[in-house]
Amino acid sequence: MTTANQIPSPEQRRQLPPQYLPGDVEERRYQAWVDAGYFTADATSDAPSFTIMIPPPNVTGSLHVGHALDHTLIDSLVRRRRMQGYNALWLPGTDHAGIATQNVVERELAKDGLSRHDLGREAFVERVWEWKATYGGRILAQMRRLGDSVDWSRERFTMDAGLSRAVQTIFKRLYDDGLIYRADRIINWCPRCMTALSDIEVDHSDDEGELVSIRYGDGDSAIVVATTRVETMLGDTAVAVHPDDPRYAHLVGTDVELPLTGRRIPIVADPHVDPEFGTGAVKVTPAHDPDDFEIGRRHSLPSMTIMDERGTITASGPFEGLDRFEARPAVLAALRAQGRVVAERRPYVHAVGHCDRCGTTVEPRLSLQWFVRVDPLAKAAGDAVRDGRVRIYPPQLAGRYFDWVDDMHDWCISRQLWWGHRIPVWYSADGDVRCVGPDEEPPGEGWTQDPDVLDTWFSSALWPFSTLGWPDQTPDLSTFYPTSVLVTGYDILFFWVARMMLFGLYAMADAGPERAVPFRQVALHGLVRDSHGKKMSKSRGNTVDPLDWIARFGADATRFTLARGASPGGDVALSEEWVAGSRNFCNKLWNATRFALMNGAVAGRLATGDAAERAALSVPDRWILSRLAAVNAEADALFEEFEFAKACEALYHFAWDEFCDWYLELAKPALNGPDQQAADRTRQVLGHVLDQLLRLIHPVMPFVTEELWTALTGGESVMIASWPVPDPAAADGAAEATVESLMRLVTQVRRFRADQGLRPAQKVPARLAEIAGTALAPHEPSIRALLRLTEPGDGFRPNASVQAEGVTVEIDTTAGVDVAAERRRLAKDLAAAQADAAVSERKLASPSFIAKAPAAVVATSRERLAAAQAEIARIFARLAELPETDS
RNA sequence: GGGUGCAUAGCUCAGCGGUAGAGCACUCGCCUUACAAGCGAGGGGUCACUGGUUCGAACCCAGUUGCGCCCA
Repeated sequence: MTTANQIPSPEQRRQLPPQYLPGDVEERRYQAWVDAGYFTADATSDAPSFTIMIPPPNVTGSLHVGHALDHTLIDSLVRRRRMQGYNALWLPGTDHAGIATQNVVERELAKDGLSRHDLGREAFVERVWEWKATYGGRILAQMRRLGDSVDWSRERFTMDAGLSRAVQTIFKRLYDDGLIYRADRIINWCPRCMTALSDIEVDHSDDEGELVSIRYGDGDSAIVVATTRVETMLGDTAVAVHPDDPRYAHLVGTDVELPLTGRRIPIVADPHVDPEFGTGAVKVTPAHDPDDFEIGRRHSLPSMTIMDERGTITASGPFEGLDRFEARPAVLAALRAQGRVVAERRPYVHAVGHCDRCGTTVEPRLSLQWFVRVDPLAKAAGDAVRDGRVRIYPPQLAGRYFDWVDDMHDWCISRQLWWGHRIPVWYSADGDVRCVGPDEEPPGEGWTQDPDVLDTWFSSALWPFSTLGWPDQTPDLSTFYPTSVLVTGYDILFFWVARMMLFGLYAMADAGPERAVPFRQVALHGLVRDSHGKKMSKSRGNTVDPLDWIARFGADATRFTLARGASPGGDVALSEEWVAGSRNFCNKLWNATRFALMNGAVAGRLATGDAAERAALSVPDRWILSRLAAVNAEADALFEEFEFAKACEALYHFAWDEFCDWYLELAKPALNGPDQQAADRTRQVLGHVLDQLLRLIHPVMPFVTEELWTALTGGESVMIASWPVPDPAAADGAAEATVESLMRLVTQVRRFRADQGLRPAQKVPARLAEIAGTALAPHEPSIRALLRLTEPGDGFRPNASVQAEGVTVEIDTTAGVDVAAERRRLAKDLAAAQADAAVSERKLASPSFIAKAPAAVVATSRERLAAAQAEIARIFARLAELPETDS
């Protein structure tokens, strides 16, 4: 059995099969990298560190295509930095995902007819840990298949002892600083999950409902209110109107009977009432609406809770025990029976909040919860981006960040769950409250701990430093914090990115403003979509399973497809056809390397710094080295800006269109030519360029490049090879111009051949007239090889010719010439040249263009006109030479 | 309702003041000794609409229409 690090013999290296089969290499290579310790960062290293924290996936999760995108981008960044010599750390781990995980385990219990209450809190939590031990590693195993170069020795989980200690530490600090408080507030309540939610865990959608106008009171004192939630009238404690509204001025200060209840409620004047909405009078239900709660506070109104935590009506009377959605029509019917319904609009579209975990309609609910006072923290989080200590890519998304951070509401952090970090606050029987720090003993007899747990995002917000050992001053913390880049989707900018900023700046403040930030750069990517730009969803049936693609096309092809579509902040469209294209690209690299090995390419032998040796190289060799340097620099700049799509495009184009399509073809005559020294030099260039190219592609496509690079170079691993540095001395404009000219000539003759129906393999005698004076003269053998043109023999009788690049290629097609095809070809060229000339003529005919346009632009137009006119004259001459056609 | 972004080839996108580009798809011809997961050639776009600025607009400005996203 071969291991990845065993250096293959030259014989083995020459025996690559003709197709790349990813299944044969991926598992083996990954394990070899892990065994070699390449992924493990070193806290004692002197090298500059480069740190990325994984956005911790839910421990219940499996690798979906969104993870695959995120991980591909991160892994590309980390692998490149590692090759550049950084002490690179990509730290993996998972998130305990309070509600999601509790739901999963509760569903499992439900199969046995049990609820978590049957087990009790302690046993239930134990059960969740068991579940985690059995299934929680699934997504981590899947990350291996994608090739994630994460440091497994540093894997973390938000419920680990160390991370839990970090949670307790920061809670205590915030509490002692007065930044955490407990209060009765209207919060978003999910009656299915039976817990409070923060504002951003609520998704708003425009739903169809009803708007009902109800008359409260009778006669002169009657007042009509409109509502979409009829059932909440049972909890009304006032009616509010605008203070300047003349329609109701006489009623302010009076009271009115609330239908169905017999209670009398006051009519109050409040400036927040919109006189334009409905009748201008609104019912006030302080316990069930956030705006009403504020009105209630301003007017010292009582709050009447009329529903329990399941959304069941508790107000005494005929509706008691009804679900809120059953109560709505029941209350409406009762009002209608009393003749109190003045108007009904149905459907009435209005914004309704839904739990982002389960979709249940959220119920605003008055309850006692814990909050983070965000004002001072949010100010600091905004400033860190404003003053450039943290940079957001793309910069446009910083605006969205500011909008949120600068107008952030206090964060409700308590959750009525059992799975999570329990709030470290204890209450005594006589009402004393004590917050317990991480190294303190909980108070004993007579004290009870708060039953709630913290929002999962509370612990996720600590992830950049809790994973490194904080609150202890560990070597990891001093080496790897602040982290370098955070890569994640723009959809969790508020959930996670902003909260890491809040807590990072607060917890790490002692490090000073520069070093307190949780990350220096935030690279945001978009969502994955299908080939028509539609969101992927199970109901649409257009989802992609990355593991399926990895199995069928390979991890590299999957990764390349994702990276190739990723621009900063942009969504990524995917289709099976595109991943097949990426798979083909892997195969292209594979076969280019096979060719190189079969032709004795040698890597690492080219003396790139030696001017004399460089001068001895052929023009194609100098051209490809010049292009390599340019593409290397381009890819570097693009990677630095997180322009993955453009970096991939540049490398793909270089590898396929320049290296494979042209350089390899131009190298063939040299490799097989009589000049052994020239052939050896080309073998060195071929090996060198391929060596560098495989390094450049490795971050995005780690497996195939590893397989090929080790075969080509005999080196240990491309993972630990140095990242290529563009060679400025390689730039060679003359070589580039000559090869470009050669390409144009060859393309023109190929076009002629195609038009004439000459098969690609058919050798044709030809003479390259007038080549002597051109830069292409030394390359006649290459041109002949590329075009399969043989030397003119004794019976050479040219019957056609192609003119391009100052060369006339006279061809003996022997079989005769399809004159009509030739006329069509020339006519097309003529039309193009005439159109070109017309544009330039029109411009140059305008006196204002001559007067006002920059001289260089005018000169360019003149040159183009002259060139077009020469081309037109040439084509007319050629047409005149052609024999007449019958048709 | 408040923001904000986008409309370019059949599809997904790049280009962002000086004569329209890529990948995939499509058409034609080829098993040319690295690769048919390939090679060669080719077709295809009044750059959403209407005005304006400019010598010149896909690109800048205003408006219109149609999509999308975020927030409430």
